[in-house]
Amino acid sequence: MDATKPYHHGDLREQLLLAGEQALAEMPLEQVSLREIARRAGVSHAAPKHHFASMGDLLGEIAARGFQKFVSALDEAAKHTTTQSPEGRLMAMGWAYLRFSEKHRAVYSLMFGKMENMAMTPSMVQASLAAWTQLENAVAAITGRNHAPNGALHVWSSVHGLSMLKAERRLPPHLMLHAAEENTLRMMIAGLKEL
Amino acid sequence: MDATKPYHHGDLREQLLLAGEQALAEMPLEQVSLREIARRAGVSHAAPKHHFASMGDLLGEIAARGFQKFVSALDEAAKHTTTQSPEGRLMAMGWAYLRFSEKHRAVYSLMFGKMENMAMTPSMVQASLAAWTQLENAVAAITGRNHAPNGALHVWSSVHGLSMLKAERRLPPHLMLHAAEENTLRMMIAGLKEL
DNA sequence: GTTTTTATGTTTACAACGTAAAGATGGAGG
DNA sequence: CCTCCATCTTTACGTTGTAAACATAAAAAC
Repeated sequence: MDATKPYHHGDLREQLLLAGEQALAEMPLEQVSLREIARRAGVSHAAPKHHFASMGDLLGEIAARGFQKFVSALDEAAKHTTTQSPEGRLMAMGWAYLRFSEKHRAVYSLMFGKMENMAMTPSMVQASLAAWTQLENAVAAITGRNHAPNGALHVWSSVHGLSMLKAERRLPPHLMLHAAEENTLRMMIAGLKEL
Repeated sequence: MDATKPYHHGDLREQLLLAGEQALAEMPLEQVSLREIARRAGVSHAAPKHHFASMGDLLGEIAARGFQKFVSALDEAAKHTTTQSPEGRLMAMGWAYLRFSEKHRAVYSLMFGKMENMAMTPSMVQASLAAWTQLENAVAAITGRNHAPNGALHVWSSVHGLSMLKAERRLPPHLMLHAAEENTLRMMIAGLKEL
């Protein structure tokens, strides 16, 4: 029997996280409120207090879970690609990165700090660090070194910047998006040779 | 005599913009409210309604002015650099970009969509397009073509991503920041040769 | 098996927010 | 002088996050 099993509701903590993720999938981040999440979970607006100290804590946990899915998605992409060159793997991860940021727009925004009052929970720190390590390893496989923090930063900056510009619709009109994305990923990998 | 001169206050519209910019310089974006700006301007919280239809309109105008200062800052940097090679000019602009995003953190966040309810005013569209054109020209000077939209996207993605990661403190610990920034800018420019 | 404690909910309350509408004010134009 | 209307203030409403007081039921103690 689970020692962490709650008393009344059954398992409200998990339900709140699911309701929050569902809300983030259905409405823009700015509309997602603590009360809205509680409403979706079918509890009073003050109920979450017993499971999350603040709204930032709840969102922080959702962001942490987002990072875990993020790492999984990139892992999957790296495994399932046909080209087995390190560059090909990074390219596949780059595309997976763009897909993830588009598919989970609101959660991605959360993960990268659009909501300032989001708590930097330990699970969040750990999950985001795992993502970083994953990326650094993929880069290190290209450069042939053990560590490649600067290369990883270069890669992350490029793909994150592209994701954000796209998500926030800050791209100029008349841009052939798919081709431009492909080019950006290619140039990003080419730049690694200058490391 | 100025036809747009207001009646009572003297020039409240401009004062509200200044108060807003001041607030954004002194407190995190999330704390800046319409009422806070009105307070700083010394008027009631409903006074802005006669000059800006909504808070998004006010912030949109501040963001537009931010883009203008942004373009000026990059222009200045490009002019005052000693190295007159196109690559050197872009490098100088890259550093100016990073400096601007750090110095005007909150306004920069506004410019790039951290506040969803910010209106996309005509002046905002025009100002951001000017910034894009400026960047594309700097890139075109390197590649030798007339237009370089894909190269400009590559550059913008890289520097914007780096700025955001830094601003949102999503960089891994133990990273030598200045050197890492230098490397990212260098790799970004190197990638342009692959265009 | 009864009582007490504690975890988990609800209700109520408060200060802040953006927005809207109604009332006050004072310069501009007839 | 008088009217009009742009501008500002006051008041009001519904929303938010948070906190405190209260209710309830499961667990723990005896």
